Amino acid sequence: MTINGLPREERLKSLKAIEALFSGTNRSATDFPLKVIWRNTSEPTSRLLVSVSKRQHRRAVARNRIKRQIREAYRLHKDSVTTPCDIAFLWLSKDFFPTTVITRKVTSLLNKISCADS
RNA sequence: ACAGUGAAUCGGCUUGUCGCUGGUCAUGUAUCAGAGGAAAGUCCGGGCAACACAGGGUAACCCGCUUCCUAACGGGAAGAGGCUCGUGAGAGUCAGAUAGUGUAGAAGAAAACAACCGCCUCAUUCUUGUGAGGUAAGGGUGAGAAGGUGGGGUAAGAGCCUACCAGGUCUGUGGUGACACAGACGCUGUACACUCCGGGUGUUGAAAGUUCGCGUAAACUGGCGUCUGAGGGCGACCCGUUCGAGCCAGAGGGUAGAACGAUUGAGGUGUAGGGUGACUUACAUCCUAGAUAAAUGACAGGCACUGCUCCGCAGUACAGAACCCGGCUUACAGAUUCACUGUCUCU
RNA sequence: UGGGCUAUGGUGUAAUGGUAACACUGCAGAUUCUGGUCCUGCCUUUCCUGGUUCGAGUCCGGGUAGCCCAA
Repeated sequence: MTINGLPREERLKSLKAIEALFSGTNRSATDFPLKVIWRNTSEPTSRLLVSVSKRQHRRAVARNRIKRQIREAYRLHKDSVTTPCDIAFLWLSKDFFPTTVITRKVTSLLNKISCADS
């Protein structure tokens, strides 16, 4: 298995897990235009969820573009989070950002998570 | 050359690094494949699936020029007629019915059994008038005024007669037909709705449905009923018929995993035939996404094209499969091809 | 993904195809010594865009925005 992969097991799909994550009691952090919510789990790996609202981007092409940028940034820098977590990234802007900016925001948020864990 | 009209096609290519989904096998940093012309809107039609399906009647809804195409369609092709727009190539749009019934605000005398003003005749009279009748040519209202215009005719007028024009009916000819042409008949307001005629429609919608797995509450409360028949089926209603011991509501509990459905199909491409065409027949050949909190990407370079302030910089549309097809509609940078039109110039 | 619905002054609602109505709010005027009440007036491209019709908020296409249902 490759180091920087993002296989199916590392994506958050269970309805129960998502409800637990968005129950309001978990920790969150914001670095505009990104908001992150996470909780520690007993799963073997971390799991990722990316959400871009239809209110902000009506076209599916635009939503896919942003989600792919975030997913790519997470894939390349996910080893900065050591303990397994369920992580949800929410997009808050109605505009587009370059991939370098998004990568910087994602890494800083991932560092925040690992600091809070330790 | 410029400006347009119609039809059709394409709608970037490529290298590297790191990834994602599926297939295959020799099971590994293996190899192959991986968004569209609209995948969109969900406006129609069908396949497919589940449920329903003795019969009769009544409603409701949809379609409506003709002939054809098609699995089917509200779609398409080729045609026919009217109206509107355009110098033109062309574009848009409308509609079954001489049956019958109803409605048509305001304005106007009158909106379909029409006489206000006017015109004409007769009677009467104080000859500025009054009464009786005729008259749809003129006035004004209106979207629409009793087919239109000219001539004859008449007391004045009128399809009353006639010529031309628009429409209708009948007859004949041509056409599969819508219709066209010719002749005869003076037959003639418009729009909408109901109605009538012809054709069609069971309901739901892949979160359909099938199988396996995990788990719970076959428990609790209230109401109705068990041949004195609750409730249900014949998906609108009625008749009729049939099943029938459970049904309805409340609060609460459990699961939310996997496989099939699911991509070989009214399939694509080519050649040859049929047809004006939509389309179709035969043969050959190809297999071309199949996900499910949902892949098809991110980054860096090269080429191509376009623009500009031109050794450079910027840009490259609309848009992302969700069971599958056939259409329609809407969005779309730019490029190409064919046919045709108008204007100008030259030969 | 599949079904269904709505859009009218600032807000909430009306309106057979025939002059867009009502209530509240806001503004202006009038009344009052002043304020309130009361009275009068004003504020609308009927979501956009084509069509049918003499005439469309209403009927019919297309688009936009918003909402609801199905686990």
